[in-house]
Amino acid sequence: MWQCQGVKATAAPAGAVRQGSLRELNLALVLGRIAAAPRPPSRAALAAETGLTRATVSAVVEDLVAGRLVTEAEPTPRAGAGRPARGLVLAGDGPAGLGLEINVDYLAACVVDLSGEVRHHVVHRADLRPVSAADALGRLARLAAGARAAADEQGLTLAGAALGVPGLVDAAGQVRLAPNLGWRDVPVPELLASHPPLAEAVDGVPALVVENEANLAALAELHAGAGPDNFLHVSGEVGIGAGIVLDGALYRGSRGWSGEIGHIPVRPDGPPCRCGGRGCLERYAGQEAILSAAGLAGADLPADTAPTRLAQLAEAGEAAALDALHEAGTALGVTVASVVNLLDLDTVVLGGGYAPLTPWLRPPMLAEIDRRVLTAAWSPVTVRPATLGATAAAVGAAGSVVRRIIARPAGWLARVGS
Amino acid sequence: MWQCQGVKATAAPAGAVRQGSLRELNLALVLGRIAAAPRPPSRAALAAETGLTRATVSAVVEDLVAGRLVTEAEPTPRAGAGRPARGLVLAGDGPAGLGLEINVDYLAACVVDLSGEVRHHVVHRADLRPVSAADALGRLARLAAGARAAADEQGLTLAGAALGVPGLVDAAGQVRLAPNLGWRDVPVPELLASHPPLAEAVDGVPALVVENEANLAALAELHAGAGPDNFLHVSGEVGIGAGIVLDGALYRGSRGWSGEIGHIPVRPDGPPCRCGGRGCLERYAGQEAILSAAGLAGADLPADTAPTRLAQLAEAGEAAALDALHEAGTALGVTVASVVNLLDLDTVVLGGGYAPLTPWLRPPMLAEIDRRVLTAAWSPVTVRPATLGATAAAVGAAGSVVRRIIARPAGWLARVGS
DNA sequence: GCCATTTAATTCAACCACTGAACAAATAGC
DNA sequence: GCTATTTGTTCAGTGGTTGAATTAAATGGC
Repeated sequence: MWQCQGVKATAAPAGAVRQGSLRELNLALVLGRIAAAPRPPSRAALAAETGLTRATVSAVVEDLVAGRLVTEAEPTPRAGAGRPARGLVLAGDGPAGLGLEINVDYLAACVVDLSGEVRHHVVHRADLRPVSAADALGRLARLAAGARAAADEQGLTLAGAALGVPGLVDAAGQVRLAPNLGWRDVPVPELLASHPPLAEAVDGVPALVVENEANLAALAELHAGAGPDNFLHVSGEVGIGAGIVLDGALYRGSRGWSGEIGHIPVRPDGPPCRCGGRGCLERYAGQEAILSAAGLAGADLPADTAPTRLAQLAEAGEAAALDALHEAGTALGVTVASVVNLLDLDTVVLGGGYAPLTPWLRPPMLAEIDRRVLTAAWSPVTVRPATLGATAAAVGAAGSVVRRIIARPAGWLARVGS
Repeated sequence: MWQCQGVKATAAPAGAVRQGSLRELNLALVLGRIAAAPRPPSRAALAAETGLTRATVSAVVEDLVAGRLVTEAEPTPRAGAGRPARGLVLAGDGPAGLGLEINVDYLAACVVDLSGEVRHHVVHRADLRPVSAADALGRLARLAAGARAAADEQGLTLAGAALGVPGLVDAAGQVRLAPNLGWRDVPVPELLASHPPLAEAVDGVPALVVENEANLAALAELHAGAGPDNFLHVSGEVGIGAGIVLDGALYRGSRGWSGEIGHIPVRPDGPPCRCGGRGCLERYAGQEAILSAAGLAGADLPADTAPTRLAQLAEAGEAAALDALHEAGTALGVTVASVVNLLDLDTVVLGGGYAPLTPWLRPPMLAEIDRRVLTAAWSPVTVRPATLGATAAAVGAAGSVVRRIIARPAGWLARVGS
């Protein structure tokens, strides 16, 4: 059965620490170091780094290799004397994550292996607003089946799946509200139950995790770059969403509904928003708002090409486009300044449709931030574009699956039976 | 030497997990359960609750008793048959925390024992704005010495100290900016070094932790009530600060400068603020703003009595006061709505000077929140007054010391030498 | 008043995982 | 070929948990 649960991987043992936990923790520790190392580390290097003895590291690595999480690289020739080290790398043929995404104008599926490499990636463009939720999910299931076949072909075992949707998801995986898709109370796990590309829930973790796409995009950014531990990832799609990464972990809020930055009031008495509030950020920096300010209101561009079109116009020095972007950047800056004052972040990442517009959005944003952030004098805030492309959420979704394995390898090892 | 470091107690083992870590983790687990239990639990109950065997729990408890962290309560007579359980309680004569606070118009010191009981509390009222930082800290040191004597007298051992200040504190414990005190770059640890009421840093944790007082007040609220895991604690003092508790832990930000809610813009083009921005919350809901709107601008009330005076006027139906509070509540509501949209919180606690004004601030706040928070329809946001009094920060400071011991008892046990 | 019943806590052999030291393996330099 | 050097494994030793048996201390039925 498909169920849902949060993405955040809690590495810390919550309950009793039995003897086996010791090995579980050290498996996670060693595997985490292997994953984080810039080049394949040797057992000896891992021992020195972690403080464990070489004997223990050897035993732990043996388990990891037996469970197909780690493989030995070719002996790297050493500089100087001594037996050559055998480098350890994440297995390219072990478990993999299936990442799915539903958005207003596309579906995406991808497979990411343990090392974070994208091994399969399909995007299916289609306007999903007129399509029923069941129909959309049916198409998604076909994409998922294709991804599963691709994974099989490459010797990968899918260990789980995560799905990103542009809306609010509750603890059961139900989409409570996805305004831009026109969804309300859509029981996604139930609707997908007839096309299950994966086995049942394993070990407390459901086979499918449904999550807000902004959160997953932020996760993708966290995993991709050797970036900072605390940042805000702002995705400009049709709506505006944000993923919040605090202390190196995605912050989801009590119910997973964090990051609804699009409805933060910029001007409390501003124009009414369809959310019921007034002067929300979306009214100033949402895609519709920017396009109509740039005089492209009726152009009826496909949503995915609108940002590139705007960038072209701005590049050409088109005054209306430049003004529109300046306005949007200012509104974003006011909002982001609030967030930075509140959370003491050092970095803001512009993702989704904002990424290609960064050169024009950044200056007005920084101006507002510098003026309004109390601590900006001591440490400047960086505003930079996302490193991943438009379907970052799908990659983040797949990444969340493999990251959970890296954070808690014992679960996987128990599953393969070792 | 007095040094500084963050307050957040990370219970999770970051590095290698050796054999001793096993015991360390179970010490923390068992002690944590004893601390959280509503009534003294027996060893058997702890075993059932934690999943450890009774043998292990007995061994762990023996260590805790030997280290004077836990004592046995009188055997509670059981209902029904069976040997009566021996209840375990946190020791009332073990380690304790020293909490200090410097604010605009008072100094405070308190001692809190392991169970969170306040065993000593002194408040010294004095306007500290005209006083030099060195002088103020000298007076504080005298209060601290008194607190230490009181602790000794009650058989308590001070295990550490924390100091709350109304400003930005850097990683070294230096106060970078405390606008309402008129402090800038004050090296607090250095200035207090000549009056050390405590031994040196133990075990990586400095003898004195300097922290923003809004953060400490939020911690006090977290420890006091069986409250929610995610909340915002807004302190209305001369400035407006906020402490953010996420997933049951204080969130401090990359540099400990989170919660600067007072300078979140309410109206981006509003009146200029001394921070350099415009239309900051402090201009609408800060103490000065409320007082002048209520027609009490020149009244020159002592800062601590201003809220009670306002409450009296509001109680009496004074129109100017009611209007002023309505305005302030609306501005607070707009800001808090932003925060809730961003962080998905379920509770907002009004502390400091706001606490007695809650009856008048809450209705306009809730009106704005309901209108602007996207998810308010599914789960209402609670706004309630803080349970602690005006000097919550001092209690929170002391509490942070004992909480760290509860989170990592092994450190204390090593210190007392078992 | 005595004994069966019930629950609490301790004792003890077994076991698991880590430690530390000794040892085997594999290379560079002389 | 020999030594120095570093990697990785083997193995006895140890700390800490487990699980079962045992002791402890109460209640309730007869």
